[in-house]
Amino acid sequence: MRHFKTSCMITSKLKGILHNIIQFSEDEYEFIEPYFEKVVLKKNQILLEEGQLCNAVFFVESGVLRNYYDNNGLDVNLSFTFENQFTTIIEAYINREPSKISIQALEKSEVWTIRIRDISKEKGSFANLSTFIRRIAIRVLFATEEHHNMIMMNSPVDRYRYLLEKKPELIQRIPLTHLASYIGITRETLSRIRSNKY
Amino acid sequence: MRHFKTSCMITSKLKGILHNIIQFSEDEYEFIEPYFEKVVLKKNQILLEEGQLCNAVFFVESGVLRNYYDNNGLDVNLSFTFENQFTTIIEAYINREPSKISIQALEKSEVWTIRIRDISKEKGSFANLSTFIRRIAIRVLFATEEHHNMIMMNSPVDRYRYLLEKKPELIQRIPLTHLASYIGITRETLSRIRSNKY
DNA sequence: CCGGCTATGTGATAAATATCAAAAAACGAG
DNA sequence: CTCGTTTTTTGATATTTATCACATAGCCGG
Repeated sequence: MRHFKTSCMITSKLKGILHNIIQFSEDEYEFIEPYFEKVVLKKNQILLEEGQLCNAVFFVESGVLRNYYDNNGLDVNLSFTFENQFTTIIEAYINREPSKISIQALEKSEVWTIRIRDISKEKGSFANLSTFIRRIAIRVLFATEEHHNMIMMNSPVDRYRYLLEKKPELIQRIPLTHLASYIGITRETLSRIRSNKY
Repeated sequence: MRHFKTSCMITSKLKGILHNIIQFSEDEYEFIEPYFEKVVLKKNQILLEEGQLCNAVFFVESGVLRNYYDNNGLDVNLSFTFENQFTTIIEAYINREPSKISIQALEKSEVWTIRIRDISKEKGSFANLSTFIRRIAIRVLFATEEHHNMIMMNSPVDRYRYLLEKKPELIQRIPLTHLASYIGITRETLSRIRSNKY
């Protein structure tokens, strides 16, 4: 299914977000604009499928994405990306290899597909550009770090409590079925934790 | 216990490694050299303790380090750093906050303590410097990503097999006691997995 | 508003892993 | 080499979590 392309103009809202990461000049914005593409995903639509190359970084303007690994038919959710956050499949993106991980919209979502990596070496590129990419990469990896620490440092019950306190938007917006594997347990166990059986 | 400072001259070996990450000019090397300090750690000596600020990035010239979290007296090992690898406590380093994680030498180790972050804004600093820091950060975070994927994608037995195949140096050099929490299980269970009880 | 689909909850049971205790093996200092 | 310490192994048991089966609730499209 092809994405529905609604616009290629960088909105002022997005510009504001980008500005907090790096200060591009107006010339630079004009230069990179063609490499930004906004797509609208329907609920459950796949943005990136396992096995594909991942040549873009994604920015969620509205909606939620999930990055998941298909473990013989059983999904393992690795991360969720909300409004105003970036995501990509770092390993696939950096090493230019097929992704083992897929990205799917959990709700109707507006997502910017940012393909600026490959202009880094072209004539007319500028130093800011690769700095920008590295900063995004650090943000994305940093989110993984946080999840990694949560998984390693706590028992399942404590992980749920941690999310309740530190990431309430996850608990509220992500269906239990998807949250469970993110916490590292089954749906049934999460359901029982939630109703205070433990 | 104070570290024994053996040298502050960047060796040609280290220069070679740095060169693969960023090309500093000779002038730039001279400028950053005072911010490199080599320390020799005895076996089991602590390099960074929970609660301290982490203002450096570390490079292991020889030996092995472990990054671990003290979960009420019970260690959880988050990563091991071997020769020619970098490490730091990313969250503490970037946010300049006390570290929840400690770093300890598992063997006698020679480690470079690199404190270049805080010269980034000084007079005389150069663009390369912050690029260098970000590249190191990405390397360190990338290693966490790999571990995160291993933990999330596999059962304990498969995680052990994964390490056997992909990271044999871990299995060979890291004592079982420390490996266990890294794999996310107890010593006893790892011992049984190793002797093929499962 | 209805019917079908999907998500969540619950109970019974099985499987995996932790815990505790103690023996065996490996290691290291002198 | 030897003694004492630390690490690893092993066994018995307890606990946690998964699995399976099914009931219930919530949701969406017509």
